[in-house]
Amino acid sequence: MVQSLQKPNQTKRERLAEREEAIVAAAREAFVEGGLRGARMAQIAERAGVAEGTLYLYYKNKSDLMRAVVAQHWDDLTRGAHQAVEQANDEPVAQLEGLTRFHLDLLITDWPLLELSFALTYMEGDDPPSSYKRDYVIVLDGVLRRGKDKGVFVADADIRVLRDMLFGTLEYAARSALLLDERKRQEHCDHTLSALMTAMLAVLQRSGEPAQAPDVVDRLEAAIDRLEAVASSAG
Amino acid sequence: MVQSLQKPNQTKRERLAEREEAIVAAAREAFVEGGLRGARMAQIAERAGVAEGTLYLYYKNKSDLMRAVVAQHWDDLTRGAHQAVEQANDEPVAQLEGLTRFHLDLLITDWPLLELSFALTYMEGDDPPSSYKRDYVIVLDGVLRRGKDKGVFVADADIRVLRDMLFGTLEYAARSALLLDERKRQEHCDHTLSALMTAMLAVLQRSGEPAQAPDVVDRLEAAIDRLEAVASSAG
DNA sequence: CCATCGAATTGAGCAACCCTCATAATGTAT
DNA sequence: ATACATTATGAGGGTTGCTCAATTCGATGG
Repeated sequence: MVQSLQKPNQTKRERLAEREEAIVAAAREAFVEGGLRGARMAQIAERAGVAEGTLYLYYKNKSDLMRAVVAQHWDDLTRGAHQAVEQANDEPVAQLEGLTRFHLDLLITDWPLLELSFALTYMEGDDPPSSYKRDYVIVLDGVLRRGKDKGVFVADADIRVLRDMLFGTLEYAARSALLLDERKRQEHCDHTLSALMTAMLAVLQRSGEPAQAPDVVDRLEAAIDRLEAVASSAG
Repeated sequence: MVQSLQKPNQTKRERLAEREEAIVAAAREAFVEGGLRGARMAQIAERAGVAEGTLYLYYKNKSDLMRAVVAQHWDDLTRGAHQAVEQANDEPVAQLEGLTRFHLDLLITDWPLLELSFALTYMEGDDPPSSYKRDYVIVLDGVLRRGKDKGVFVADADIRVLRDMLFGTLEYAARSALLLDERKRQEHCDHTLSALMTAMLAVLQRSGEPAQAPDVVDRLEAAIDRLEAVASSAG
């Protein structure tokens, strides 16, 4: 017996979307509780109020269903990341710090879900900058590009390297943090953020030379260029 | 029928050790080919020349067997890491660079096996600085500690943070590198190593000062913002 | 050399689980 | 009301990790 009669004033498309959302929600719960292996398709079906076979009309297998859960979550997060960047108005260093802080907080609060994403990477061989995560990562690219355009960051800094540094460091840092008790965790996060900013700025602001005095002159000149541009457009 | 008759001149203990090694070797092959999920216990048993039930006399389940494979590999690597450090005689910065280069090379050449280690972390919830990896990670701790003792590194640098930075960055960098073709890969590794050294030294050699002191550029930019506001309101 | 006994090994079978597919229910158009 | 296409069902197939009663091995002592 097919379960639910169609509610009134509901198009066919809406009903299917609603059912799909129920499936994804049930899957999210189950995967968070038990991981890719621990979750049971039968349980997901039951929680979604659907027969087991129905799951396979929407997703071709278990991994694919988990991919959907993870993709949806990255979409939500991407919006948050954009917001964190926009909050720091047009100041690249502040934007970078905002994004970094946002990402670390995220890793810690949403760890169980993000762990699923990492599991997909290692179990199913999904590329990590793949589909779901890609839009999220692009937020960083934008911050760095704008920083370069403004002359605050050196032009020859390798974006890919910075990306690995930021996301790699923070993923490990989050795992370390989660092993600590509540009190020490905050301290560890603060240390991580401050060290990571120091580290990234060292690369972003004088990548050419080895440990020397910060190249104030170049940055000053860049600022002057902008000043002159404003002045001439005002004249 | 129990398979192999005991070879001459072989004690019971030796025979068991040999059999265990055969099992681990077979398991390593199978896991590298198919991952935790793709590998089949039946296939491992066959390759090891042993009945399926015998596997469970040595390891209590599939995950446990994979743990043994991974642990053995980390042991080998730890020796290599020590060697890489000792090669740079007593110069902390050079030691750090040696270890960093060694680890990145390792990640790239041994990726399939190390991927198994990461999979265990995400599928079985093993702590990443757990058992097998711990001895390896300690090599870095030694380098940093000696650097501090010699006064080359500032004393208040947080070792945990540096650890996350080094291993996190390199893991992500290795994955990025593996997506590139042979030619670009070398370039990417060079960039990564140089950037990471710059970054870590920035933290290790002057962590005392506030991360980014309000300097001339910041004040200039603040002035520019005010100017821009004036200019736009005048236009 | 034989008998004995604990340790080691075997592999058929069990239980769990993902996924398929023949069948049924439902919504829609004529 | 009838016919058709779409969507849903859930019992069953096939695979796999793991168990355990039965069997074999090998050291020891008489």
